[in-house]
Amino acid sequence: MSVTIRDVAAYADVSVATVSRLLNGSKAVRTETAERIHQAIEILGFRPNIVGRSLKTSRTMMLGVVIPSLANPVFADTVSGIETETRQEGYTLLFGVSGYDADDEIRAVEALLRYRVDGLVLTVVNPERNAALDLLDASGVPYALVYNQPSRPGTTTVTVDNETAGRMVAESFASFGHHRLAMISGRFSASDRASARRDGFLAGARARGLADPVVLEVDFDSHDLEGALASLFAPEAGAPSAVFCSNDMLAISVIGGLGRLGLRVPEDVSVFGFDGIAVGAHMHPTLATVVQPSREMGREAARQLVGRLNGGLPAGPVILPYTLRSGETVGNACQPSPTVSRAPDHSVQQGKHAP
Amino acid sequence: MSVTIRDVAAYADVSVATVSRLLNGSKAVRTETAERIHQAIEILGFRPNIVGRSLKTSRTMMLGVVIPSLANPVFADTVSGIETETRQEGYTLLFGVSGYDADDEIRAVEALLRYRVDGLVLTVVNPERNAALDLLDASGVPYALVYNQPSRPGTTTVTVDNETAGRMVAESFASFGHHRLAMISGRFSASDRASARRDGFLAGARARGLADPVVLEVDFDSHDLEGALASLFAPEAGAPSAVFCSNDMLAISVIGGLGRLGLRVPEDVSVFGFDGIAVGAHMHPTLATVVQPSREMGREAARQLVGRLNGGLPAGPVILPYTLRSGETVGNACQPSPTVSRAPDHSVQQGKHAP
DNA sequence: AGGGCCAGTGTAAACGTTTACCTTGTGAAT
DNA sequence: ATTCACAAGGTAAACGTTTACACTGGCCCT
Repeated sequence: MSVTIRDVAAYADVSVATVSRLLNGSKAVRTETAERIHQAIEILGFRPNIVGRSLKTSRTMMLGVVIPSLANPVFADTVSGIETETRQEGYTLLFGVSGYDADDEIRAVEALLRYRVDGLVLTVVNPERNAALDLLDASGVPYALVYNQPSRPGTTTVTVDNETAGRMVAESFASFGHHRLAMISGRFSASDRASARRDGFLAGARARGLADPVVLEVDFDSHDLEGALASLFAPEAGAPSAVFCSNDMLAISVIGGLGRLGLRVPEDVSVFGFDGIAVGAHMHPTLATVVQPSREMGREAARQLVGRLNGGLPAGPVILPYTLRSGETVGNACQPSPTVSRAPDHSVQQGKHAP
Repeated sequence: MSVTIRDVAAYADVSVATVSRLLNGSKAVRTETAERIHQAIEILGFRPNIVGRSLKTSRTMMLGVVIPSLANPVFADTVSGIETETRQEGYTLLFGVSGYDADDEIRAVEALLRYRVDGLVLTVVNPERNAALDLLDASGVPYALVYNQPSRPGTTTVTVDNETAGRMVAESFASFGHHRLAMISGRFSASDRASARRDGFLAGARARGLADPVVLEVDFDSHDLEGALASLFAPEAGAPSAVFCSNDMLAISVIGGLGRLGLRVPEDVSVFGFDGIAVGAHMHPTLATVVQPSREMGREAARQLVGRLNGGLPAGPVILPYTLRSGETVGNACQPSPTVSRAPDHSVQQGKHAP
């Protein structure tokens, strides 16, 4: 149907091998011949068929990407980072969405493997005891994880120290005088990192001698949280004054829900998010959050993966630094004065690097 | 290297044709034989190679997606819509990013064509006189546009009536008593829809007898707009009291910039956005905006494309309804009273359908 | 003069599928 | 008993590349 390398060869009066060699620069071609071939390509409008090439070379120059959702900008940023990093290496991204679901994860990975992607970068619900990753390990196709907790030996994982970050959030709340903490999180079964953040948060609260925070699990895509919030804030006596949300999108929903419940942020309730999505800094009140370098995490994961594809050895976990960004959603506890309390300077606090 | 259909055939003691036929259900296979083949597949861990299949069938079951950027949630939503719609048809998405740049657009499209995608859905800078689309037309690969203005005859385009929407924004500003309007937009050369919105906005202002709004172009990825804003709001006499931003991300940046300039929204300046991204409704003040059904637009474009791939004829433009969402960023003009002015009910106003 | 080397090119066999075309066996219809 | 139709399966030729191997001249060495 369309014009093939054979047509080009015939038109330029050379063999297909010569055309192929010119195209790939795999062997020298006389400049005069090259000229003729280039003309033929131009005139005939030849477009190399990567499918044919892939079949022969068993390299597709496609990289698989599997993320839980595009609705969360944090993943969009990551994909964007992966894209810019791999594009210049000549790769194109093939896309899978898992919807925070282990079965869909398997389905997506299996599909990408059938397409014979050269490698993939993904975020899974939980890397330990994960069927999709077992599939990948068995296939021998290299991959890199982003955001997940390092738990598989020999697996490249790019992430931040979620647990310590969670602890810092508790510290921050405590330093603002909060005693009754709570955490609202997406399902732990669907997010190992949320679990780690909770562990750190609880440990941090305990270290400060505070009562164990109430922990509330919600669905990742839930937008109306008023029911859950109402129950959490019902017992006026024991209602928390500070809430840690496992990610920024959730925090934004929570702030909205609190507003509809008549609770003001930060006067009545302080809120901390996680991720550092761009809009958090632009909303009012600005969102206090743990900033992950999402785009850079994507880039780094891509870099690691490409490194392995070029024969490099699998690196261990890569822990990138996070940052605490102070915001107007966190205020002092127990001071129902109408004046907005000014937060002590707490910005740009460096996270830990890998040990 | 990996196990092929030939291995399966040998193990099950049948010909490769039979295995292939079973896999594709293209012809009947005795149940007993099918059983044996399935066992062989299971035991050997056979995973069909889509590359081989594609080469033979000249269908890759991949769809190309080209968008300007992932940083804008509106495109992330659209991709998400495309994904859910096409996934169930058995397609997987191959990804290209153009960065609002015509040359990169060509590069992305050319790359996807080499991969022999079965079709593509894209948003281009401007569909008229667009080299990337010329490439596509010449290739004969079907495609659908999203967000772009319908301008190419015979090209499926899914969009909203941007011009009328722009007019409605002007109307809305006028009804709040604003006389001096302005528009801040991404480069018109990089967005035909921004141009359409401006045209409508100007026409609307004129229809209300207002002075022509000042129009300010900025880069799409610009985050610090203070310079531009400072100049726009410098002449205290002629400073606008209402600003229409060509998209929500820009509106959010503008609100932030205004704040740093000491201008309050909506007390000093009213702001209208465009797109209806989710966070707009969650921020404070809530963002007044024109809501496009982004996800649905992606789905619809995908639906149209799949329809054509199944032999359907190219449909004309599909104009989906938009909605005006009122928000706290719009207030009454010229009333520097400290009390927040309550907006008249202006919500959920239906846009026009296709003629 | 003979050999060796190298640049430049051609030939043809893969890569993993699908599918047009054949072959066989079986049962029903004549 | 012959024919016919049909279900089930096999054979082998594509699809568009890459690349191992072979070949030809020309040049440089001795």
